[in-house]
Amino acid sequence: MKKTEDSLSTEGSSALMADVARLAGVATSTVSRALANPGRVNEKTRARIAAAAEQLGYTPNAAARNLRVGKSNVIMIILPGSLHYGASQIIPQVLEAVNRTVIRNGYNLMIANLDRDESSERHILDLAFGGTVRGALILSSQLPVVANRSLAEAGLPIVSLLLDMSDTSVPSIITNDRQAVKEAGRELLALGHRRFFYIAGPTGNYHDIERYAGLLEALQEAGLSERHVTRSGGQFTFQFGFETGLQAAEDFAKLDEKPTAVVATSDDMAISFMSKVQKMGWRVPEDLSIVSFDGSPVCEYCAPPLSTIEQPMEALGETATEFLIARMEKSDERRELRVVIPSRFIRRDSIAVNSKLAT
Amino acid sequence: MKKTEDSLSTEGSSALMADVARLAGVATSTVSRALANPGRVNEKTRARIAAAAEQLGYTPNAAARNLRVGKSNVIMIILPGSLHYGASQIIPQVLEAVNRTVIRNGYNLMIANLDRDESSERHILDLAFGGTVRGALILSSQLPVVANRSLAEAGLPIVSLLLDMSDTSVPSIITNDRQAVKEAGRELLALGHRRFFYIAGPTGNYHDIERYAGLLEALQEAGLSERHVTRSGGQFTFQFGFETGLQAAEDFAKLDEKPTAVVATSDDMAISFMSKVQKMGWRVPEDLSIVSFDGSPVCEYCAPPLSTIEQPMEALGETATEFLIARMEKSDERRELRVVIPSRFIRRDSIAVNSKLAT
DNA sequence: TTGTAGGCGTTATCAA
DNA sequence: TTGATAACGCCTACAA
Repeated sequence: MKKTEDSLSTEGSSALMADVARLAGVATSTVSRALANPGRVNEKTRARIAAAAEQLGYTPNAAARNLRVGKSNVIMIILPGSLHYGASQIIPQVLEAVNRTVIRNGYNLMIANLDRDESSERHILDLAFGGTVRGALILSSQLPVVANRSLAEAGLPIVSLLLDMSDTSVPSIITNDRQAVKEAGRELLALGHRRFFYIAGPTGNYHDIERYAGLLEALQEAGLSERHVTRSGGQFTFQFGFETGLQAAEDFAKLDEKPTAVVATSDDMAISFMSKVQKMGWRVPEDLSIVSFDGSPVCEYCAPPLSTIEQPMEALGETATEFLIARMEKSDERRELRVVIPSRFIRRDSIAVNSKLAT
Repeated sequence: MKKTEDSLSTEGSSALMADVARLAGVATSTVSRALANPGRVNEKTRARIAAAAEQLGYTPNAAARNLRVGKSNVIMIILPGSLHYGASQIIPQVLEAVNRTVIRNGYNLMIANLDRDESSERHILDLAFGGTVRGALILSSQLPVVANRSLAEAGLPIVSLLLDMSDTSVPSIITNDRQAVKEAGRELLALGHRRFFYIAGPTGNYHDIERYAGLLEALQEAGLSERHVTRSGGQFTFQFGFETGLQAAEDFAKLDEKPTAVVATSDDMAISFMSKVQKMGWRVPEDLSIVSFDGSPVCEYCAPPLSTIEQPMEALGETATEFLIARMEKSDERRELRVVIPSRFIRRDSIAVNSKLAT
């Protein structure tokens, strides 16, 4: 719907470049240049065009531009199926950091959900192969593949967050979970703890493997073997942390020789576990020290405040986005395949010398 | 970059409709029809075209289609500046529900962040006026306006979530906060409570006003006036719930006549408040009953488990999205301006008869 | 410095 | 039922 000359500037959304050109008395190509390359046009004309555009409330049509230049300005973030956990804010935190960085660089952020079903994988591939998106961030998941299309072959830059995919040439921005647990383990060992209870995430999960390995490394340093660790959990995904923690408490209660230190792979697990064992009569940290993962803000207000290993999601999100954009814009930069951002162990009152071990 | 006939189907992302047409031995217009209107083309040709498309890994170019048909298939959700809170999962929950519904209906979801600065408002308006998005959901915020453009005049359907904007003709999917607090208030009154402590959200905030009004209504029913309520908080936004709760605990400690029941306008406030007053020596619920807002899952694992009013974010998100899509596709349907989805009061052990009031 | 002309990949109209 | 053709709105050689 073309606008007549005297139509109000605020009506409808349909001022075209041609309208601006007409009002400014120039050709559309001049308008295009004035808006994109202000330097390469006479200042007076530029001002006249700017005024005309302003008056008409002109906004360039994105589809036309994308079609013409052959690329979009949309970045997609592929998130795991479930976005909400019990207490952790990792998804909103990463979204916030990513979105802020995306916008600051003149791009837009599209959400894609990666469930394990074919339709959602197909959907993501359509976005990539249909040119809707120019780059992709993927959070802690494998790349989608359907039939003869794979995201890896879509010809767009991809950056992985949290999950190390550098072995398949996908640049990965990750944390050092293993090192972080190792340090937490060392602190617990230094406090005298010798028997550990480990509440696992989903079996085979990358994060779970890394975290468990970190704990074992700490034990090895102290000359202890895996036999000093009792494992629980492993049946659920991280989304069911509370349930896992409750089940772990049941498991714990049945043990003959009670461990004195607990490492939980998510704050949700630690929170429900602690709540339940306290009801059963154990005291934290007198009878039991607890450390967990994610750095959920609420841990500070638990009773006692929970020690936790904070994942630096804001830094991860920002770094990953900048990395992706660098790849999109100049494919010769940022060739490294791994960037490690340290996690932070936050020690709070949930860990201490055990009452039975006290000298 | 055109593909040669014998190029591998999985390489690059550039099979065009013309390539499919050539391989199937038909015209591009037939391919277009076969893909969009399978019914209006000979079954044999359709199958041949489908096979060719499959073999080439053909995906239609979204920009070209959008340009041609004059509309995009992207829905934007405008979120408040900060996406993460202390414990509540309302943003991820609503995102999850919205995204699921958006995808199920063949659309895509774009994130837009509404900070209070001009650049982010301008950015949102560009998305709307530039035809990038076809409809908008807005979560608990006012519509952006910059210079001579306003989202309300962008000519695209808008649906508000949580914030009632029906007075400006924006359809709103909201909860009945007022009614929910009123019911919680009634329960507290029935338990014998007469003096209330109200921890407010940001002053002038819609939700805060509604919630406070609900509490007053319950009091009025019981013949009590506003003088039975002591207010705290009000200086921070909901994003600083923990800080607000801590400050409220300080305020509480200074009161001469102690209220026996607390209504907090977010779980974060309640959690930090409870943690602090417990450290100061008060017992919950014996000395103090607490009710809060948002239904954060972690409330169940507090000590004692916190009573909270759950916002039905999944239902809200799904309803709002379906409502928006109905408006986008057939503008004559769904003319109502308000849909109210009930909140749910979850009673847990944080409320009880007060020890001093016990008979 | 500015204008003319052509095409990005798709869909829709019209004829065949 | 199918094919040729003309847009959609913008950007960018190239020419003036």
